[in-house]
Amino acid sequence: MGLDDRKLAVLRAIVEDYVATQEPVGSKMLVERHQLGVSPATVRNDMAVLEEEGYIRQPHTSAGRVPTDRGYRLFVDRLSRVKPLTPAERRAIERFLVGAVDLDDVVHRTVRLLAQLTRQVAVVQYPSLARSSVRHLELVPISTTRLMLVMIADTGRVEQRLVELPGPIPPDDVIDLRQLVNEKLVGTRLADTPPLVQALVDEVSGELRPAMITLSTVLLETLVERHEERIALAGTANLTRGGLLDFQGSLRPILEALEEEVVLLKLIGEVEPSAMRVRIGDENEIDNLRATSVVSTGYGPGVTILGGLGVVGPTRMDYPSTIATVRAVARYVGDLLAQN
Amino acid sequence: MGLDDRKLAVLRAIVEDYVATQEPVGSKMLVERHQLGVSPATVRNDMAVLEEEGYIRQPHTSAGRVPTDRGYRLFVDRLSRVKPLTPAERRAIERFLVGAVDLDDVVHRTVRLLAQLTRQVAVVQYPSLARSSVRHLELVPISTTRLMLVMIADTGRVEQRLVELPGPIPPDDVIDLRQLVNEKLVGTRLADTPPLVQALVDEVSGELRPAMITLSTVLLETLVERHEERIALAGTANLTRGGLLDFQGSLRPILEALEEEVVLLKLIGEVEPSAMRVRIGDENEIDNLRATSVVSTGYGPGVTILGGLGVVGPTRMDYPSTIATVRAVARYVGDLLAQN
DNA sequence: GACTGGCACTCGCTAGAGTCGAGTGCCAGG
DNA sequence: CCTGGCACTCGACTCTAGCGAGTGCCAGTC
Repeated sequence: MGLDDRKLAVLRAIVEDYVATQEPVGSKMLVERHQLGVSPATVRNDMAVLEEEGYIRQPHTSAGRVPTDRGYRLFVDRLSRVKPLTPAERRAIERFLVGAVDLDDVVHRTVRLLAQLTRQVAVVQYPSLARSSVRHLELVPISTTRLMLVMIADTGRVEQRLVELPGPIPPDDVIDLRQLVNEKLVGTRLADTPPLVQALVDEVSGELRPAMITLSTVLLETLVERHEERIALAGTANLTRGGLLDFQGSLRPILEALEEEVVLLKLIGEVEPSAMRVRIGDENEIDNLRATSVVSTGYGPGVTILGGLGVVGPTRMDYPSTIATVRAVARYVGDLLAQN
Repeated sequence: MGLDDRKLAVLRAIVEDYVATQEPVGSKMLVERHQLGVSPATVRNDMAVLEEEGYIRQPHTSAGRVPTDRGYRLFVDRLSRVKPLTPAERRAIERFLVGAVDLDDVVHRTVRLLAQLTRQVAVVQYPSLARSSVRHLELVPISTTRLMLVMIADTGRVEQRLVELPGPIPPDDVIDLRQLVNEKLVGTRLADTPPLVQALVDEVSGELRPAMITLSTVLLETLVERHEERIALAGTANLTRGGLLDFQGSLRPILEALEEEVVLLKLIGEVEPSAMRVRIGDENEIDNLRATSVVSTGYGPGVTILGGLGVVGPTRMDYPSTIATVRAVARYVGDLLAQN
């Protein structure tokens, strides 16, 4: 259990070299490239201990060492400082995000930016509906028995649903309905709407009631309960970097996982903006992603959290830079959304 | 140039076998598996001619033959009948698309369905805005100097834009503006709006005018001119079938191309619903996709075209089934959208 | 003239043998 | 506790040989 400073330094050196070269690293190379101040033989002894403790392993008997998931974990937790971004990167972030006209636009730019900077697969969740407040509800008659319900959230998200009414409804009633729901619901967070919606239904009587009931059903079921999360993805081509050395040759399971919204949400959801979450290899709950690492965080103005974002890459990734980039982008996006 | 019936039959057999086995096909196998009624030697002579004409080629001197892009082209044009769908497939289509509540929902289900049925990468364009008509325009005040413009199209698409007004505007004026734009624009196709919008600006005078001018700018610039197309993608994991034999080992360029919206639009845009478009290998304008084939068509109710959809796969694909599936899905989607 | 059987030839693929060398573990000595 | 030295391991690479699918060509037959 005792890992003295030098052993930790050796582990750090192994991780850094392996990340850089993508090749198992041996004792000789290690002393050459890092000023460890000891001989290869000593390093070998340290390596033997590190291997026994499960931090590194040998791909085959007479090859160099490679970090294990556990080794990366130790590296991330104790051996690395988050690298400050280069000015060029800062500028790239600003340049990329300035000029976004639209929530869609912001999200798309963000996800591409993140993919480009980290050179990995980027995932960005749209601001969660549950955490948004209602800014406005609009009802547009499509036919006498159909309404289009449009909800505009304070985060800029706009959702629409078709409402099939139980019977025809005159235009004036639509206006009344619109006014009623807006009065009651504007300004409240979507997660808090259910009791209000219920109250709304109870209040209404007469002709409007049946329409209000279906309307409330649509509201609750499709906007609140089954919380309709949206996600943007970019940079899948980056999976092919490292020419199939990572991911033991099969991108398939990873690409499959990345197409499942549910999976993605699990990946990047539910982290406070200040906290970074790093899941390394086996630590991932999703089997298809056991060969990858996921770096994610939440974003939002201040400490409130609107959604998550992150990247997926090989376990052999440059954690310090990746973490720095993900954090920086999350902050920028959070601030950007705060301005609206 | 003279390709008699038997030579064509040989070509067809080669394509079919190669598509099925993914291995170069030799003369002996060919006579065994297909009732050609002639000896391997004869087939070899035919093959020599086919090769001379550029329809097939040998990967290396002593291997079987493989169809060239030109060979596939001839096969598609003259040697294949579109396979009718199996009842199971028909059922799958219906089951998949019934119950879609939303345009987003329809598009997502469609693209997944298409990917699943063809086992390839599927691409679906949202109904083109340019070809949609305005169903309703909504203006929601965000602050005194900001409006959210929400446009609902008859195809179910909903687009929103933030409008930064030159100065504060009272709520009543917003209502007036809303009424004005709706009166003039509802029912017209987006492509036809520019003169109407212009007329609208000219008509308005007084306090409303500056607001109307910026509003019209947003309308024209972001909704009409830069026609905001959206696209859904699914099944990228299918690129890994055939274990890197297709695409000469590198998915990279393909994944890259598939992330470019512009590229995708080029791929599947602008084909009448009845016409199928098949681009084989080199026929693709996009360099990154020279190793793939693209089968696409338009969809829409009747002969009107709302958008495009299609699949991207290896040149070595089962064209008859793929074409049949793409066509069938396009029809279903077209009809489905007609109902709204 | 078209088709066929026969035959020599090509050449990628696989298996086995041999070599190389990076890297290791261990040990005795400082 | 560290170090230099040494024997050992074993994957990667090279080379060779043999196999066999597949071809092109030619002479013979219908």
